[in-house]
Formats: sequence, structure tokens, C-alpha cells
Amino acid sequence: MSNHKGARMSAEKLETEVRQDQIAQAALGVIGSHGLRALSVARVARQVGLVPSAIYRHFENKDRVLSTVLDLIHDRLCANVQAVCAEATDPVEQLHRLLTRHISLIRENQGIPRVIFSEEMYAGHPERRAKVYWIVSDYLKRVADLVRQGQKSGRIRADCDSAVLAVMFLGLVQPAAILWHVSDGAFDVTRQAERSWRVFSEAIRGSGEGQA
Amino acid sequence: MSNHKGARMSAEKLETEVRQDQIAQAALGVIGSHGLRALSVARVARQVGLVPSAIYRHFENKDRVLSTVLDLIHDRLCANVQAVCAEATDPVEQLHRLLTRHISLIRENQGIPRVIFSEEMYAGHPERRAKVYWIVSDYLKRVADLVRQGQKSGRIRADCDSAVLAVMFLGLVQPAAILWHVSDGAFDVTRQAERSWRVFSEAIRGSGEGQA
DNA sequence: TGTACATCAGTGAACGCGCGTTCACTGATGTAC
DNA sequence: TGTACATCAGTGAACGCGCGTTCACTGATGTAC
Repeated sequence: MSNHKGARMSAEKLETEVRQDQIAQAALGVIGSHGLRALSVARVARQVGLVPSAIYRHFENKDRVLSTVLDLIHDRLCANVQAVCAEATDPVEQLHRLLTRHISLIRENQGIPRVIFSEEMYAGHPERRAKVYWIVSDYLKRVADLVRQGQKSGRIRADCDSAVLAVMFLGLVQPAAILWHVSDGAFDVTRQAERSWRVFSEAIRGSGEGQA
Repeated sequence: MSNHKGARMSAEKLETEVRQDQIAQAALGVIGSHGLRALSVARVARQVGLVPSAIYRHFENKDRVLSTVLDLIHDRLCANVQAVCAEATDPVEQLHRLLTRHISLIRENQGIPRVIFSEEMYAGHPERRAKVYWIVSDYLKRVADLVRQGQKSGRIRADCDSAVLAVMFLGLVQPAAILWHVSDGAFDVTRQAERSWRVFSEAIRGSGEGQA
């Protein structure tokens, strides 16, 4: 009532750390729902309930916002790996769960594949390209670690390079995710993932110890 | 000599069909070398040796240029499928050759995966999204046809959906291509493709007629 | 407990820039007579 | 063969727009005395 006649109200003051987090998440959300091209400082600000120039209280520039978005993505990917390690002990089962979790993650957050694969992120930005490479490599390294454990225990055939299998693992979900996105949800990612997992898990099965 | 003192010379006049082709190829080239974000009408024009406004003699707007780029990509993908059908008769061998050709194609023309997967192409552009989906689906359909032939002849196991295997096939090259790109050429796509092909081809091998 | 001051997340007007696109024009080429 | 005219791929100046960013400001909160 005291706010009538279009009087503008200032947003609540929050600590920079809180705002940085809000801004990064809002940015990832905007990318997920409207694409990287639609990611403007103004739009992110609106999403958070701030005025565009307020973003510069918390980030040096738009680049830094995107950099923080990358950190966010890295955290989520790593969290998935840690989660499956806590949920299961069999590496093959861990991989299967990671596949499922990965699909859930990108279904709920389309911004992640868009940021990583859109290349608009890093065209002409060597440092950012390097950062994306590092994130993907780190994830692949963790997947390869799971594979290697499976190879040691004999559940996964040992005559294949774990790094090669890790990239193949990523290949199970990536084209499916793109098809899902490009078909506007019509393509059944889950079905594709389950069926291709069947083929993949048979292919990598070791001749070692028995299975469940 | 008659052109001294910075006098501007008009570009040679060429037929619209020729220019349309030049412009589309130049656009794909710019995307390949500098990314979709760097694709401006001005840049494409410069590449072709024209002035920006001249582009509008041959295309209604920038959108139409991009649409023609998609046609170009579709043609190249189909050409690869036709080529492998002419080169070999065994479907498994055809798939192997298609994998190699596909890698060559995107290595020589980074613009192709960028356009197809960059999503900036079609964010907020339903018709273009539909067109990309159609192109990818069409390619997958042709790959699935090869798979189905292999299943009929017994070279490929028949207990897997050919469409699922086609998407898996795409998954052999796609993450590898992105890694190659994001690593700025450091990642060895060819090696990854060959090794993952070994795993994949073993996995899909049928129990039918003998192999070479 | 009360006053003075420093801090700092908020605001909004303004900027320069590059972009896609328009438009009146030019001038070479092909055709009609 | 020569002249008049239509065609149309070229030009370059100009436009409006949205963007990222700057800057002087405000006003609430926390601390020092």
C-alpha cells in the first residue's frame, strides 16, 4: 500500500556470496530455457530480482558469471560420481547408476550440455575453452577410474583402455540428449539409454568373477 | 593501376545461384573457424568479396542463409552414406567406413557439428529446430537402414533395435569430436574412433554367416 | 543507550559498439527494334 | 550493325536496437566512541 503509484522498491540487500550463487544458478537456468544467445546480463538480473547494473556489484563482468556457471556444472558432475560411489560397490552397477543420474541431471538442467557443448562459450576464449576441457577431462577421468576398478576386479574386460571406454560411456548419453533436445522432448532418452546400456554393459563384461 | 588512390572496385557480378552457394559455404566456413557467434552478415560478405548489403540481393535475411547452410550439411551427410554404399557391400564394413568418413567430414568442417549441436541455431526458432531434427533423423534413418540390412544377412545381431544401434553409432564419434574440438586438436579422435569401433562392432556382431 | 561514521549492495541514467537491415543509387549485360 | 531500354548484382550511407558496462547516487546495517 505504501508502494502505490509505481514507486520502485529496492531489492533486499544480500551478501555477495549469496548473490553470486543466485546469479550463477539463474544464468544456468536462462541458458537451459532460452539458450546461450538469450543470456544477457539484463535477463539474469531480472531473474534474480535485481537491476542489470547490480550484477556488477558481484561480478567483474559477464565473463566471470559464465566462469562461475562452469564451476557450478563441475560441482554437479562430481557430485554424481560421488553419489554412485556411495550407493553401490560394484563398478558396473556404479556406471549404470551414473548413466541414469547423468540423464536426470541434464534433463532437469538442459543448460549443462548447452554450456559444455555449445562452443559459443569458448570460441575465441582460450582460457574458457581450457576450463571446459578440464571439466570434461576431469569427469572422464573419474569415469575411467570406475572402469579401472571394474577391470581390476574382473567385472570389466581388461583388454580395453579405460579412457576409451569412458568416452564411449559418455557417447551413450550424449547423442540421445541432443536428440531429445532437438526433438523438443519427443525422443525417448531413457529408453535409448537403457537399451544402449544393455549392449554396452554386455560388450565390456569381463570373464572374471560372477555377476549378481 | 587505374585503381589507385583507394578507389573502390565493384565485385564481379555473378548469378544469384552461384552467389547463394558461395555465401552458404562461406558461412559454414566462418562457423567452423570462428563459431556461430562470429557469424555476421558483414563477415560472410567480406569472405565472399562483397559488401554486407549485397548479401540481401541473394537472401531475404540472415535466417535464410542459415537455412541454406543446413541444406548444405544435409547434402554432405547423405553423400557419405551413398559413398559407403557404393564402396562396400557388407553392412558392417559400410558402417566402419561411414564412421571414418564421418570423422573426416567433421574434422575438415568443424562448422557441421557446431551448427547441428550448438542449439543457438534454433533456440526460439521452432522451424529451424524442426529442420535440424529432420536432418539428424534422416541421417539416423539411413544408418538404421544399413544396420537392418546387416541384421537380415545375419552379420549384425537381430535382438537389438536398429534405431538404438544407429544412435549408439553416432555416440561413437560425437563425444570424441567434441573432445577434439575442446582440446584444440590434442585429443586423438581417430584413435578413439578405431578403438571404440572395435568394442562396438564386436558387441553388435551377429551369430549368422561368417566374417571376412 | 545514543550519536557519528564507514561500508557496501542496491539504483537508474547514460555511453559506445556492433549488429541486421533498408534504400536510393550505379553501371554492366542482354534483348527488342 | 547501332540505339534505347529493362534487368539486376553490385554499392555505401543510414537507421534502430539490444547489448555490456560505467558512474554518481542512495540508504540500510554494523561498528566505534
